Amino acid sequence: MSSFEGQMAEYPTISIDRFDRENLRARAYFLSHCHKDHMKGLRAPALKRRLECSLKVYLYCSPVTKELLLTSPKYRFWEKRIISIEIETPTQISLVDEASGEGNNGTVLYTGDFRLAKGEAARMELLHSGGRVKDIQSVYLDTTFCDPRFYQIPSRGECLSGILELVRSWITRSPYHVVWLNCKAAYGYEYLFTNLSEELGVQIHVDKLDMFRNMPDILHHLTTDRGTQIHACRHPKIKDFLSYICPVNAYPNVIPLGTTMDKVREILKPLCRSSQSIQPKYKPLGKLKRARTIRVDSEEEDELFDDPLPVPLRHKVPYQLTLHPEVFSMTVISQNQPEELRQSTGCFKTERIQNSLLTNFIDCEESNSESEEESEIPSSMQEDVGPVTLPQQKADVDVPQWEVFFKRKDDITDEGLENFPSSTETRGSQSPKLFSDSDGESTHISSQNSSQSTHITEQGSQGWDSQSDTVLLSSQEKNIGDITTLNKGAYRPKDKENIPTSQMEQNVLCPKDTYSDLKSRDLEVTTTPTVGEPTTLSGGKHIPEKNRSLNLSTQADSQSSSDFEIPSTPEVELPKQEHLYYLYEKMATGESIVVERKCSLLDI
DNA sequence: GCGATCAGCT
DNA sequence: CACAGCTGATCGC
Repeated sequence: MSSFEGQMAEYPTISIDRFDRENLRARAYFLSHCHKDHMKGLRAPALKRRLECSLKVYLYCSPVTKELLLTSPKYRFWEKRIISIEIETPTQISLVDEASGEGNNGTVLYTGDFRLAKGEAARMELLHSGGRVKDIQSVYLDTTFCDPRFYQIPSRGECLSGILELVRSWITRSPYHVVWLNCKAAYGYEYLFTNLSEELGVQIHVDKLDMFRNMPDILHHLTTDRGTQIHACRHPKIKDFLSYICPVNAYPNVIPLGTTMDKVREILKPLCRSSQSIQPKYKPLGKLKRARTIRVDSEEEDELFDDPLPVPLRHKVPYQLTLHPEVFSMTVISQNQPEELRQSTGCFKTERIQNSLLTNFIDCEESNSESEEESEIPSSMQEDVGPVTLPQQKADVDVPQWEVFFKRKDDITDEGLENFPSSTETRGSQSPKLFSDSDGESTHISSQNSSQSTHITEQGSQGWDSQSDTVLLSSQEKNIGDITTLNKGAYRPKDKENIPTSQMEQNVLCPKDTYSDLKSRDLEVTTTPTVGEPTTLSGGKHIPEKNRSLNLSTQADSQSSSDFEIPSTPEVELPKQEHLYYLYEKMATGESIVVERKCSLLDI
């Protein structure tokens, strides 16, 4: 949160990125970018009234910021009072102050939130005058990362390359491998989206598009179609019913074809109380947030909220194992690891195989944390997870290694990043380490087994690609597709003549060899949450891409119900009624149900 | 009812 | 711990 109060000491009659309190009296307003913490008070009635009374007061911002701001109806009252100023374009705004004159207090620089690679400042013309740096009286600086821990921040290009290759390595495994980019802010990821889309030929699924309606270079890379493999939508709230109610037992009423009652029970077991604690746990009714003066005479009611309250239940089920790099953590759920890797998982092998039945996506979230959620992990688990999660720890797998991006510069050879330094070389570096000495301890375990994204796959151990097309990471920086760049020309709001034709490939990338690989799989079961949709199964077949595409939902408005809905296999039919009756009968009598795979295939 | 603020969460 | 949000509870107007 920005602690800047909105006014610069030298020129207190203008306000920047704050619009409340004293700023209500400003003669001019500036908004550096469209992040909420820089917009405090911007839609308040007080400021609206001020505008109505002071017709010469304007808000100055970039064309992109203006466009994004006016997308929201709550800020639309600014429409006639915003003056957009082109970035990197010297613009004079006259605000003659009767008391102090104009500009007598020197040159000031307000940075907003920004990043600048080493050496870039020297290339910024506007920072210079007459061949030297301007005489700057004061700089109002974004100091978010003004901390020794962040002295080595990977460049934007390096971050992009790393994310790109990691995403590529995942989504090319099959059309069902999806990635979720956990973007916390509303804006600021356009650079990533456009580049991922451009490079991978896969549009990014987002919740809304209207804010980019006049930015075709961004728009063409985004979609509200959930059928894509890269998601940047808001994740559905990731609450498991069973974890919440925490029953002693859970009896499955429906056994998906191709699996057995025992297998389903095994999946449900960790969610039940018996596997977590012998003692029942009770959720608190709620803690009173603020002291109230209401007197409660009843002794029983006093006891109800007596401290200490029971610890709130947050059952994190080990369905995901996340290693934590310093900037991005990537959760990789791989159901088709090579057998050698499975063997190396030690006591986690069983859990991983079981867990892999439930998810099939990479969860990419920003994180600076070195020890995020450590406390949630039982120590017994922390010791054993070690190298189990990411395939890049194996030498013959060309998945990007994140520590590369967090190395000191002098650890990276001139030849680029082909010679990945060993993890031991990073020790002692001031730079945050990707994989700390206690990697296992930072393993993130969380429940992601939303029924909305359930993807059950059972297959041979050899069924995954060699990833031979994965390129090694390059340290070169590319400044392409950036929203800032768009500002400079590619993006001209409402200037349709400048809109280039789409160069976007609409087809989802599905390499041939990856595809054929699917054929070798023994069995693939995809469950979909849609009511009335069959649990589907395809044995020994691959699903034609064309058919798959036809089955994809294009209903953007139903996103909240299922962000990661995987389409069902087209050729299959609903389970027959008599078959279901048979299963129900068995369950009712408590008999175990064994569904032979062979039989299931024959049924279908 | 609305906005501001805070707690709690990711 | 900060980021950049979101949701819900509470309180004042």
